[in-house]
Amino acid sequence: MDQNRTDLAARLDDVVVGLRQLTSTRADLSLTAAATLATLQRCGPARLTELASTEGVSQPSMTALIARLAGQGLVDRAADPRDGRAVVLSLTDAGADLLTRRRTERAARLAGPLADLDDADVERIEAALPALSRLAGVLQH
Amino acid sequence: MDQNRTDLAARLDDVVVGLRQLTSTRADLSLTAAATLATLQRCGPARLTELASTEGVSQPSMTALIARLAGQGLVDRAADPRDGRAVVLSLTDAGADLLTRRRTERAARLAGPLADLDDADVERIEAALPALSRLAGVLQH
DNA sequence: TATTGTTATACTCTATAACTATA
DNA sequence: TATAGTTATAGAGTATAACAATA
Repeated sequence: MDQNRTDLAARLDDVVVGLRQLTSTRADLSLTAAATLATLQRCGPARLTELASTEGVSQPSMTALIARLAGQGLVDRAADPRDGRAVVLSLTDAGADLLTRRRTERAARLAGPLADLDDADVERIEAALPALSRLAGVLQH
Repeated sequence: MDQNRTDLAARLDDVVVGLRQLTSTRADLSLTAAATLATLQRCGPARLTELASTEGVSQPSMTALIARLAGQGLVDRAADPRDGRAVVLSLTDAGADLLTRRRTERAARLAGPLADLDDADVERIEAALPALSRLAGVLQH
């Protein structure tokens, strides 16, 4: 059983790499930039240090990234009224729009190949999706 | 039905992004470097221009990448006996070893969360894996 | 003193343009 | 001429170290 799950993990990883490549954008926003916007949307306004830690980049890198994103009007910087050292970052409407557009584009890139599968395959994927979500969600916390 | 599949594509993309992050390495090799080694392993020896096109980078970028990989002993450069302009790149044993090690590490990172799922979830993922492989494979050709 | 964030500097990876060598 | 690859140069994105301001 353990052996089974190790093998399953390897095969699943292959599939994930393949699917990720299928939808990869390679333009627009960097991977970290997109992830940061998504985090701001999912979790609401956050501090710079908090974001840097969540995305796994250094504080100076996040400073630079936020400067770029703010320059593009995708995030908003505000002083924290209760802590003069801190800044609070939040997603702007333009940032949310961009995320929506990206998600639509990525889904569209999956939709073509998905249409080529037969109904049984689609049903199996659909049935596994909640389990895969739980698997992916483990790290979110 | 079409609407269903569009929705399925969006949810699947979310899961793929999450799982990709779960296994991401952020060290070792760049994304393109790993993909290039994997391509050499999957498809055998190839020319530089061919690799650049497959990985979606410019020819000069691939020149630089191959120089780095060759410097690390991960790929081998050889002159093409039938075309004096061309070079033929191939994966070395060390390159293959590195790929194996990376796959093991990535699978290990999935194995933990996978162990937290109940058996029914694991079975559903297992049942969907061939379908997901077919989905991911569509672009490979 | 510790924490939040910025600035200075350097390294990696990428791109476009201009070049060399072979077909 | 066209094609395979390299070199020159510049820009994005990242890191570590040193700094300023506030708690």
